[in-house]
Amino acid sequence: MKNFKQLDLVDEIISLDDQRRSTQTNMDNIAAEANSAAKQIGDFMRNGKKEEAEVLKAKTGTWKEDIKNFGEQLGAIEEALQQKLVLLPNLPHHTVPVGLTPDDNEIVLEHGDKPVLADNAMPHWELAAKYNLIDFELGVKITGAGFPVYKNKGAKLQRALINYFIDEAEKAGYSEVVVPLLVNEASGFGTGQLPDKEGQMYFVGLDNLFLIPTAEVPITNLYRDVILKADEVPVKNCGYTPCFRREAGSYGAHVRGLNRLHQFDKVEIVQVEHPDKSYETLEKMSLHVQGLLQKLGLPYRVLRLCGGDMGFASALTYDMETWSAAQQRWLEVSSVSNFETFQSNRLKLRFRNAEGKTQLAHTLNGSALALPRIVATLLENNQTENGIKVPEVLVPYTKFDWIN
RNA sequence: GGAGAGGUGUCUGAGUGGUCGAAAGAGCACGCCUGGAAAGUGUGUAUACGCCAAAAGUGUAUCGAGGGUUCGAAUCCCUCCCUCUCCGCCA
Repeated sequence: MKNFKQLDLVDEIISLDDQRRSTQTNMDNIAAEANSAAKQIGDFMRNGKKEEAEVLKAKTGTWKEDIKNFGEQLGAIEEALQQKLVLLPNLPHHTVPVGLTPDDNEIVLEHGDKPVLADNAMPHWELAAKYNLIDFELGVKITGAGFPVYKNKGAKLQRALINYFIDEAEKAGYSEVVVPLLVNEASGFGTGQLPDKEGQMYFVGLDNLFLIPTAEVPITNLYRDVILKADEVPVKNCGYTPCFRREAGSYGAHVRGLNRLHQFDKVEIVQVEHPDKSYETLEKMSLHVQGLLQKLGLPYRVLRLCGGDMGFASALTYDMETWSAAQQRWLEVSSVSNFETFQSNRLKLRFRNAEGKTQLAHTLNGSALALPRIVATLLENNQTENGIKVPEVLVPYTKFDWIN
């Protein structure tokens, strides 16, 4: 169960839906009468039967009135219904653990050995300063806290990771897209950020646009109001974007360095899938993310989020965390979710099924991967007396194998 | 930012008050034709919601969005949004 305590809400929704249906039936019946009368009037006029036409015309007044009234009622009911419907979180998958806090998350697996560091090992923010990789103060000057400036090999490492992740995603069959970083309200609604997480996004008031908190928003919204042909499913996209999050109210020791930023880089994978295959696909996406972590040589664990810790829109979420050896804690670096029809219902994203009928598709997405905490653990876990060893898979991208 | 043009189905594109959910063509699907294909030919080809146990069927709505005029609107009027062209500015 998600942390959902409004069971009355469901009853209200059902009752509103009943009202909606009966009101529409009434309105449709009257409209049908009025329409056929209008046709008859047309006939009469053409055949010169003016009196008959006038008689019929006189009767249309009350219909018009009734249609208008029912229409207003229907509009009000639909609006009320929509307002309630939007408050309904997604239904958790049956494998989602019951629970309210992160402590109730299920540890699915743990992979790799936690490195044992020397006594004088440093957390990544000290390493970043020592090797002149990241300048947090400079970011404060030009923007504010949480907007770091990457320099030298730190900057190169960012680009290397982005390109590496994109290449790996393409190898796995995802086709790359470059998308807008500002989205409109409809897009925010489509993927479920609005109205739920309004305060999480930066808002450009002058133009009524939101800075994206994740590439999920623009990429998934590519398929808003789309009916896919049967052979176009699944859709597999990947994309790199910076992500912007206000992170209002989260301050303290756990947000030092790269642990929590207002702007960060991420490669996202997104799929639009047939409902019968979406959970199989979720596992594959999880394996793709795990593969990246393995190739980077990072110890990680996979969590199955409990109902209370899961997002509003998700039916099942896996979080991947890497072990940050200097901080001695797990850092979330990816979140892979199946939204089933929650997003597609809002997006009106459908496909044509075997019977040729339109059906809501399932949407999924995952970080593959989010950079800052990957950088943090890479720096910390790979530190030696001689500098920081770059993972082999990245060397073709960085063109250097040591940071020193 | 200034001036103009325009938004119709998967696409092109006709339609200036009734017989228009919408001509025609293209595309697509299925059939015929063919040794096979092309060509040709025939049929079909929007979405949502409602009624119905369901299918069949049927009702309503939708020609950018919202409102108005009218017995009746793709067509007339108003407001808004968007796109394109030219000029200006500019990576």
